[in-house]
Amino acid sequence: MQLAIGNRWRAIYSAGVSILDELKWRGLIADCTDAAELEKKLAAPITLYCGFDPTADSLHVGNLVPLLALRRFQCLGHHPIAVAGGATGSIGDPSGKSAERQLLTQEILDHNIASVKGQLAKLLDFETTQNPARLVDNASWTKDISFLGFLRDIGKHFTVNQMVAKESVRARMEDREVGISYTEFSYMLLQAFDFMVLCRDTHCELQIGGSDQWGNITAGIELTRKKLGRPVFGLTLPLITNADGSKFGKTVAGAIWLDPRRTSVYKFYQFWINTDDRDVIRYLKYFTFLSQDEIAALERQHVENPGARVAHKALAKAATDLIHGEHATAEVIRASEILFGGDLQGVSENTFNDIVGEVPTKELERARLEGPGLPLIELLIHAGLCPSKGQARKDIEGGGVNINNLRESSPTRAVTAGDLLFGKHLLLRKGKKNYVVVTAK
RNA sequence: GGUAGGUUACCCAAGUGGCCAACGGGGGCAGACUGUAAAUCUGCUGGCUAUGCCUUCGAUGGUUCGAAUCCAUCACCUACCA
Repeated sequence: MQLAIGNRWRAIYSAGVSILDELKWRGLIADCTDAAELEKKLAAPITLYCGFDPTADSLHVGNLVPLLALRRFQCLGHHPIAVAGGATGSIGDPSGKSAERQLLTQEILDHNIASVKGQLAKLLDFETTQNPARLVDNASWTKDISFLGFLRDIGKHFTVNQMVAKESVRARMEDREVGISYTEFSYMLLQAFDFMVLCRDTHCELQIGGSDQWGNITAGIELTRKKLGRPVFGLTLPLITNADGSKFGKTVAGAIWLDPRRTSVYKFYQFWINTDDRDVIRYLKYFTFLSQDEIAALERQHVENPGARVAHKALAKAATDLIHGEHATAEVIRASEILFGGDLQGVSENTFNDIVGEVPTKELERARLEGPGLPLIELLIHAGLCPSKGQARKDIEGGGVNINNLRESSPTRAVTAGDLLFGKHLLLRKGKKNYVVVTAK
């Protein structure tokens, strides 16, 4: 498998760079246990892990920070283990969740684990001979443990007092409206058990995760110390926040997924392009493997001329390259340039074909355009741009609808074959950036 | 188990017999300005065969010419008591 990150990065950082320094300048260290001791440990390659619970059949951009952090460790010679949470995912982590969640059925869980494993496998290097990544499922070591055995061997090492004191549990106990089930309450024990098992069986000495994982990680550190008498470490990555206070990686339509079937490559690229100016430099540090110098150069250009959005383009390209590969990225960049590059009037058929299939594209039976044509209102619904006729009418009257990039403000407008570009396509736009190509067939 | 209070649109929240498709705020969508940015300003924010019609104020029944509003039952939530 070809890794999008490439060897260039590896070459830049190959010699003598400390992973902690690397994470530090990127702003990727939220908290860490015994930093001085960890620094010493990291002088030689160590094994570390990060867990990913299969709550859906795809990871999303929010999972990218810890995942890329694993990769950063690997690039500097350390041995990463990605843990797919077959066991923990069946329980549900209460961390950062304000309410109890529905348990996933075994079928959904199995499906999710398989999908997520595939995505994890794409972002780490399993081929290198020096420090290949490993992918394991924590169900493999929990499935044969008996309930009594777990209570005796693991449960005995925790007091309910300290468990209750963890932020994730306390928040839920203080909120009398929601509460926390015994199931979710127990989650931290399972994750602690993971760390202990990984330390015992693979000499894993460090667990990384989002800052909401702090409590779970420290639980694992304590368990490992008590059971194995070995000091292990924890490091958390910051929670990514948007400058406007909204949640990173979420839109009204939902999360931005890594799976192109859930979030198209075009939408994925657009998500990054639309990053708030105030966030873009930070995100370059978080989500790309560009060097400190490269990012500093981008920052200079950004400050000098923010309108050019050089930093946004670099961020979007780097992130999309990483997840979807350079070929798909080049295509969506091309489509974006055509759509947002200014005048669309003179585009050739060849050029136009570059955006077909990249932006959301819908088919339409040619027959519906015959005679009086198809009411624009219905076409907007067909294209998925408007949820109802009433909304479509309002959008048209409000001046938000364009056909072939010309504003159409008559709600009674009908679309006929004469409107087709190159006899085939219609380019619909709602608002500034919601494009749909409708293709007659 | 007892008593009191609550359940309104995506969220918060007003409304306590007709002036209610339901104040206000948030969020969202659209427009202007811009740079596919932020901030600001403006409009919209249940559906439709559309100067009207239909569905909606926890659920089901009832009172009434007329119910989000009154009554009854049920469900759920909260507080105090046990």
